[in-house]
Amino acid sequence: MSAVEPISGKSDKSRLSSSDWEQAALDLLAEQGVAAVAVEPLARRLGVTKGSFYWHFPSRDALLKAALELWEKQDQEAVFDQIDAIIDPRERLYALFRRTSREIRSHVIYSHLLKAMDQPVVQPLMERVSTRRVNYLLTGYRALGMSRRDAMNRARLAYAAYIGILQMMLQLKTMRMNHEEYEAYVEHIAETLIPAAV
Amino acid sequence: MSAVEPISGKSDKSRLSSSDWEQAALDLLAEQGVAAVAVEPLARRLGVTKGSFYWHFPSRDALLKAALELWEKQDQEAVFDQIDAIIDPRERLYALFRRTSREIRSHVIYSHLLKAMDQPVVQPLMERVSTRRVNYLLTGYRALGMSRRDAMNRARLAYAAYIGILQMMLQLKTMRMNHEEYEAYVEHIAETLIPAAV
DNA sequence: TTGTTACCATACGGTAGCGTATTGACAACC
DNA sequence: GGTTGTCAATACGCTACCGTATGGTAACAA
Repeated sequence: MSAVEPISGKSDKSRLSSSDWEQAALDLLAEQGVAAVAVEPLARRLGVTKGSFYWHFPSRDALLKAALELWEKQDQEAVFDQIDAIIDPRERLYALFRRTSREIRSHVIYSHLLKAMDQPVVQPLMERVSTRRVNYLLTGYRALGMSRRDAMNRARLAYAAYIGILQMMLQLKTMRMNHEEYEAYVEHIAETLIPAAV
Repeated sequence: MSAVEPISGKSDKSRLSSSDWEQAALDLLAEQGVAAVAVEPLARRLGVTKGSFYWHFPSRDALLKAALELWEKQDQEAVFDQIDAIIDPRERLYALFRRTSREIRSHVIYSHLLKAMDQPVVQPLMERVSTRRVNYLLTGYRALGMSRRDAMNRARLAYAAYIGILQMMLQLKTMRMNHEEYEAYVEHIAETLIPAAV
């Protein structure tokens, strides 16, 4: 398996739309990172040549940008929109921690993007998404009655832990654990990072 | 400044040793990541051509490997060897947390290597270094009287936080803070991740 | 002084991308 | 049924790297 070629998955309709390219770009991004989102390999995977690509997009960067905007939207919906429903802040933080263990794909992409922050297309997006998330945590901690300063520091710490856990789980295979071990780990994290109820 | 060229720093002796190449490789690695450690750019920076390089090393990978081994040694000495002196485990953990804020270069390199775990030269090294460090934390927490399981989870969490903080500080410039703010942050982290004395 | 060794330059061939230009094919529409 | 618009193939030139082959030169030794 040459890691990129056919993937003769779903719809092999004979003509492609820009949306097809964006989807394929996200797939490849999730699988192999930003560098792998290249025109010619993508075309090969989709069974066409790059002559097709440059009809839909003016450049590789344009595709990347479009794909990333798609991801940002999907990610927002998948994770945060649902949790906003939970009112109790302690419950909401806890749900946030647990949900992060699922919805893998979106986090895998986030992790890959973290490695490509040198690229101008990626950097502003990641700044945006990350500060949004930290602020989300911040308001959560504030709602628990923490001081402005403590809440900020705890939010930073929790988000740093999120990033680190991503890397450890996805990159360091020495660190991987089985399901129940992981459940206990998440539990430990919640206990450590969410202040106890009064 | 073309980001790579001269750097006509220190010793511009007219002949180079393999050690000079390794040093230059580490410099470039710290500045621009693993991908930047390429033969021709390095040669340009050193004011020679790659004809020279391939006399000292058989391949680019061989250079990278040598440079990384050098880093591993330096890193070990710079951070851990000194902290081993501290006996009280609580003090030692605290010192570890604080010291990580300094010794920047070594951590910058670690952060860049984290992004290159797909490369066969990098991966085993990072597995080795990372598990070594987590185990170091583990014994620290055990010495504080935590259960095997709790200590393991706390060590994982602390190391995840380390990784995440690295990324946030080095990549997300929105997250950067001034010195006193950072000091307070580290203090908060220590309070949160090191169990209080009985 | 004459080799030898250690280091370096030059020139070459190869790969993997990006992006452009031109032409082709098929479908939709009038 | 011809025209137009949409998607695609081919061929090209360009850049930046890797690695090889071969010859040159300065320093040091015999």
